[in-house]
Amino acid sequence: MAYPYPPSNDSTAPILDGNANKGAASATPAFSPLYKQIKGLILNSLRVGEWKPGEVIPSEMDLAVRFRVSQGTVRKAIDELAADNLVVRRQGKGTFVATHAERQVQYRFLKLMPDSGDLSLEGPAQRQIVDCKRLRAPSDVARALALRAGDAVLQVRRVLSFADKPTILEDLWLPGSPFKGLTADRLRGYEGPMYAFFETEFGVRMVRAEEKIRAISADAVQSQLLKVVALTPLLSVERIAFTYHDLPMELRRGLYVTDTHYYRNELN
Amino acid sequence: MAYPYPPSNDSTAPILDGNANKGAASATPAFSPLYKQIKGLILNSLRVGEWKPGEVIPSEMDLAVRFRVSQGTVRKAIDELAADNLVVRRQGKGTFVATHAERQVQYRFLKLMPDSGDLSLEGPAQRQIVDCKRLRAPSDVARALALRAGDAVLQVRRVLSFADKPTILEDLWLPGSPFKGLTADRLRGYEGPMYAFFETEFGVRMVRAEEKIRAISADAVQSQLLKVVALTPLLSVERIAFTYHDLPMELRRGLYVTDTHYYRNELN
DNA sequence: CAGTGGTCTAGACCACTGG
DNA sequence: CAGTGGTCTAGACCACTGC
Repeated sequence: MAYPYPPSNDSTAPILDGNANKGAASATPAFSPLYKQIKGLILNSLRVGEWKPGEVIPSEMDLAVRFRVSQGTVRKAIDELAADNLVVRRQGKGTFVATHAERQVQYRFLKLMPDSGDLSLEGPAQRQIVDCKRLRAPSDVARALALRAGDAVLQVRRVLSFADKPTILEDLWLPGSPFKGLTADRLRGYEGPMYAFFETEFGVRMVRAEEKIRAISADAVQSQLLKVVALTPLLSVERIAFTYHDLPMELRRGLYVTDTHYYRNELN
Repeated sequence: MAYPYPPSNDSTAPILDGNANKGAASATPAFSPLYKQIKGLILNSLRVGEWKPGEVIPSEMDLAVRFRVSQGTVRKAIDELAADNLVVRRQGKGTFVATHAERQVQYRFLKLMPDSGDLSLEGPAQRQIVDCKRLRAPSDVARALALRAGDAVLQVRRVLSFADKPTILEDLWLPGSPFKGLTADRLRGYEGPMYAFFETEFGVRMVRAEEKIRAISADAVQSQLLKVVALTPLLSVERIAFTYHDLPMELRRGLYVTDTHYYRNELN
């Protein structure tokens, strides 16, 4: 039996055993509390798409019944999922699967801010798809995306402008199979953030990302596309975005012009 | 009376009233739950130094008695303080006031990483204090530190090297009064992170910071101090660090050489 | 008004630390 | 072993949403 906490407890107990590691020779047993297990179960449901982005998930009470635990335990599991930005709680309404669409904060992963004004960005960005092609993954791209060198990938190049000023030039690489059928035209036809597009069109939800930031000098091509003089210093932002399971699903190399914008970060 | 939750409750109830805003004409009433109030009370004790950095704070049970609430409520308050990195919980030992000293992660606010290796940074940094002087705050510095232009500030310039390679050149400005008595020699004499130095020597604890990041070109002075050729692109990191009460206590402008290191950021 | 998340309590037991 | 944080439950009530 698992958690005979309450004074009386029948055998219709929870699901898993907190520590299936008593006499085992495991290095770090790492006792797993019930709510972590429940969190894992809910996570699975999210992964397999039992509830889709933007939808409500069952109420805490329902989930408590389903998993045969108390509401408080489900609550703690959902608390962590909410802290991870995988779900969003709305009092009185329910708990919803997080989505990159329908957010007031349009670009969740974009930390660039205009010098003037705190607003997300001055008006909507103008997007220009420069290129979109299928190719064999170079070794560095393959490594970043956990593919084999030579596997098919899609490469997109685009320029983002704010107030008619070209500000971001980015190249991005996507694994070929999950994004089969992606074309420049479909990209152009979509209104809203690209990550929302990935969600609705390909069922790929980006959950978290890592960025490596450097300062570089604009080369001839870059300076032309961004309409700055050659050798202008640019912020190079290399991002790897992950879906569920920590699976890398996008490599993106962005070049930011930082004379009227800056990359904002908060440290705690 | 405040929270007559339990079926029976005497008048020796909690401390504050959750909503002192019933018929009031307040814009956003913003009901404040008990645990938020408890959090505020604990925060006050931290601010006035009732418990110093590195020390234990009273146990959850003790605090529950002191504030006349249940342990669970204190727990939730401390949970948030821990999430804010103001306090560190250690199972079996107690809850400790967070500190920049005695951390395995030496530089909590420094996000620079070497290209090779995940380790915090290859060995300890070599620090070289270039300058340390008292002056009247220029207007931009005054604004950042919430001072009046002309107020006394301390300015420090230093170079950090990793593996004998100059990598960071930073200027930092501190308000004069809290840091009265700071000299280049005292700085040089201190082992460990500068923020730990501020804690132990001046009782100033940095709690959080904001950074604005740009790409710039090294000028003559900068390139000489960092031993790079002029016009090398550098990462410009402007940081404002805050103590309790969101009081700005340091302005720091760092220039990072990013050919062998990068600024790492994680997005959720 | 019912339903959802949010707060609070009381009490029991588990996991970890140190004397 | 006692003391601390960590987990779990059960139950009551509050705040918010929408029918």
